[in-house]
Amino acid sequence: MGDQQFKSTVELTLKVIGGKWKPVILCHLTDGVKRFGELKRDMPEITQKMLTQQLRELEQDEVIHRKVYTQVPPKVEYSLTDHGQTIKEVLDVMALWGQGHLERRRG
Amino acid sequence: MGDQQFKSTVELTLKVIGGKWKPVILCHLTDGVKRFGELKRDMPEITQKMLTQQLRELEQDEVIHRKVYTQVPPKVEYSLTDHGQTIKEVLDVMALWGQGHLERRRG
DNA sequence: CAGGATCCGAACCGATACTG
DNA sequence: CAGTATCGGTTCGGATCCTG
Repeated sequence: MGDQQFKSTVELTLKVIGGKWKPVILCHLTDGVKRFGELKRDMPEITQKMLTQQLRELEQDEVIHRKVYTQVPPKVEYSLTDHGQTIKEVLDVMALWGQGHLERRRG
Repeated sequence: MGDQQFKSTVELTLKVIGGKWKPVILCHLTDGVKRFGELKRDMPEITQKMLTQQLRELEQDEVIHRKVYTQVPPKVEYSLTDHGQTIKEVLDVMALWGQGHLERRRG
């Protein structure tokens, strides 16, 4: 992989799964299918607006799937796509590095 | 690793190496020691202000080292710390995932 | 229940000018 | 050469209110 391409793919990855909320959302979705309200309960700090917005973007990037049940009251389920599943290892590596970083700054 | 801890270490990693410029800067520093002006030339799109700012933050997080030569004209060299070297694999994994993401959206 | 719409402050980022 | 200082635009994020 060329140097320029390396940089741009790293940037692309951060555009798709970076930012304040997306990694957290993705972590929760690694547990399996979740409803909107469940995700909201899992992340009390996030606002409804942000949650909706970030979910839409993840959906556009085909990282998560949005399944709408046409019923009253509404029900919407979110889950990782097959492609989205592959993000787990990226999150794992990031978690490991963060872990090492923490320990290093303490000891 | 607990679920909460997993999330927070992922977030920590993104705080340290995430954002618009840091990954690019780190990519360039994987080549070895670079002077300020070299980095600036490597990244024509970044402003001097942003480059300085991001370098300071990376230095504070002990990811890069800043060596000042007290001379005229000034000379400052930046390099990855030993700890910073460990970021390479994180960048690698992100680059790989981005690569796959690209190919998937084309095919 | 799962959102859409609106308003507003904060943070991010860039352009420019200046300096030891 | 390697910055610092200042200003202004844009984007991000949160609070609040409204709806099928």
